[in-house]
Amino acid sequence: MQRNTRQRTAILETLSRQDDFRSAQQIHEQMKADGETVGLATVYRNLQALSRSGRLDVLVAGDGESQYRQCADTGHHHHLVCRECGRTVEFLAPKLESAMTAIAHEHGFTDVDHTLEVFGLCADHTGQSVGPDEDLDDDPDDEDEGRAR
Amino acid sequence: MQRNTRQRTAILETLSRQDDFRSAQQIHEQMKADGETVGLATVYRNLQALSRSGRLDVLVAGDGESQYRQCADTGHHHHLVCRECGRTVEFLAPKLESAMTAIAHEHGFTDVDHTLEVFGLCADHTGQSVGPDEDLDDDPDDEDEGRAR
DNA sequence: AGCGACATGACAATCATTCTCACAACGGAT
DNA sequence: ATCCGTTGTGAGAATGATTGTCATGTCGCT
Repeated sequence: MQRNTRQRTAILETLSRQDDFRSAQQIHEQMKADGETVGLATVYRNLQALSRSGRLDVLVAGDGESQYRQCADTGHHHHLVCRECGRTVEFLAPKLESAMTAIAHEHGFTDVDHTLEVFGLCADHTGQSVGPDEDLDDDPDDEDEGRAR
Repeated sequence: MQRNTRQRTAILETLSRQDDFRSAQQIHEQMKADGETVGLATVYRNLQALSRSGRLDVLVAGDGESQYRQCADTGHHHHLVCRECGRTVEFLAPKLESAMTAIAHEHGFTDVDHTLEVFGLCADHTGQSVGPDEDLDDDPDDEDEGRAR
């Protein structure tokens, strides 16, 4: 059974004050800066346990570093993350879900699961981007359930 | 400036004989087993260079290990990977692409990019056999349970 | 053949994450 | 409130993939 320890409480508290995806190391540093005395291994252990129980979302960054975030939606959802500031927006896309599942079934795959994360530059960081600003917006088959934080 | 070296040739040759995603370490071992003498660092450097130039696809496994594969489609596409045997099917989903881009734009995000990979059990590992190759079965039931990780 | 830039290899260095294990603290029972 | 078995913690070592270093090799060109 899961016990309630000072450390676990502190970790959850720290996470609840975070809005972006943060690595275990960053969370640990943040806590240390806040005066909390928690071992790094403990942070790792708890983040893992929390994500396993679905209370936390994990994102594997390109360099292999895992990042954690406490999401508003505890169910299945995806993220739109700003490459610059890490600002995150959760969204649901039921049509995408079923479309992917359908494709998988067409190929004989079962017990389907998937990873889908979208990266981009949020409004605050759409400065002078590179190149002639690609705009690949075509078929706005709008029906998203975007839910801003 | 890209020179043709024995090592690079051997790496490409090894990759062309591979159909599944393999880690740099696995590829290195495979080559050693085949009698090739190539340094591990060289394998890493070349795999990176090749993926950067788009000749190779990279998949970041859940544990952070990068896996490489030479894909038939050199353009943008996604993968359907068997969790058991690694069997991989490439697929395109233009509708998903535009839908995701649309969602991102609705939230003010630009320069959008995304990662989308589907995992499941291929016909050979689901316990029951499915049609030969094509099987347009549409079972609306989906027991997918988000397995955060 | 000669040359200079790029590539390679062996190994050290990084870095995130996990393991180890002695010790501390939770919490249900007493 | 106290006991006590179980679970959690902390410090540091260990692991393992990936990257950096740098002396040496060799490719492509003249």
